Amino acid sequence: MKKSGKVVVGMSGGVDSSVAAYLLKEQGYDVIGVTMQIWQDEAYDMQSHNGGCCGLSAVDDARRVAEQIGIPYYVMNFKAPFKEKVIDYFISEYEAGRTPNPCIACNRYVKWESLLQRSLEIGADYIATGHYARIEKLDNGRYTIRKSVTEEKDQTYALYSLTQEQLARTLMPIGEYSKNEVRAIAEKIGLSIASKPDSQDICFVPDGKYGDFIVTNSSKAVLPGNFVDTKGNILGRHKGIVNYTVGQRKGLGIAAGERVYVVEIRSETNEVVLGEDSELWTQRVIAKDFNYVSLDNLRDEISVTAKIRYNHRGAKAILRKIDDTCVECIFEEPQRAPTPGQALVCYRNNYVVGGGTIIKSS
RNA sequence: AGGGCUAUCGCCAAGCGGUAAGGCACAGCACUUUGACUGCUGCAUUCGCUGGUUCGAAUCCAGCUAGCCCUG
Repeated sequence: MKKSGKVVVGMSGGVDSSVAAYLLKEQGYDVIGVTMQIWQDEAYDMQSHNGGCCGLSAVDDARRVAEQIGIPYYVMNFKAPFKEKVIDYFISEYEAGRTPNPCIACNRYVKWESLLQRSLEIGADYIATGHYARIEKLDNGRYTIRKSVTEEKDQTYALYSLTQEQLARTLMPIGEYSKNEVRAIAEKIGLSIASKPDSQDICFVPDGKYGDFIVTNSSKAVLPGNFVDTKGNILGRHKGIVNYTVGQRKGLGIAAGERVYVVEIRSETNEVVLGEDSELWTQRVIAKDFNYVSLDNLRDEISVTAKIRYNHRGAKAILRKIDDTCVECIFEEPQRAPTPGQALVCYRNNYVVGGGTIIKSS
């Protein structure tokens, strides 16, 4: 079955988006490869990240793949929206004591607003990415996101915020394949990047040192403060709340005799509350800015499988609407460390019902 | 000034004459788009210092040093 239409494929230079571009071309689409420039030193970051000896940048890799596949290729500059919607958001969230997921913000504002808009302007019908997810139109007329055939690589969690209009114009061909199959395709067609390692960490903080990144990129000072216990006793000094997330144990430097974890981050008082693991488990999670995907609204409560972080397996829960933008999710079993700033994403039968940003748990 | 007590890894802490437990912290690795969790590995040739007793001491003795408590 030959497909038609003009598709802009976001190409990172990695295996997944490269194979996505290839598959779409094979399916008959008129494919254009685009790499989004989002972070100033990206070329250097990628170099050092991959061991350095070859000096390959994302753009070089993507351009070479586009040549091999035989599609036109462009680089588009999205540094401004990326800075505003992803980096500034990332920093301000940490400064507010929350733990943001920048990939979700990047998808929503950069990939599916800026890139889609720019693509439509140049005459494209769709944009496509190398995400492990599938987009389907349901009988109720709504587009929804379905988990990838490979649960391990599934990336639907980071895509819950897409609108119906955006989903209608999006293709994700990789969602039908496993990672091994994708690599096999890359090898079969002789892509030079076939064995490139999977990306890890957040793209603009490749060394994983979030605190250092915020210190050097924020206009505000990162102030040390007190570690306290739930009773208010001072346990020690912390290096600034941006260095911590709920549930964290490593890097606290507090020898309490037993393992202690971050239980709460209080930005108003610049305190980090420490406690035991048992204090982290809660059943009720409240999320705001809930984006409905497979349903247009929530009238009665429904049972779902919900994830509270990217690597969460998902757990059975009841989802209920609180007001126009907020929902509450009651899990059957307590979940460990639901964290403000992270996303709550709800599924039914592997379809995304919707998702929002966690604001509290109890 | 006199009396008593204590000094073991960064913190806590076993040990009581037979050749340094453990927990926490920390580091590395695995896993990982929470710097999350978790798992694995590593982490005092040495027990405040100096001598002595003994085949052998962190463990007994003496002196010194430091800290804590009590009395004046």
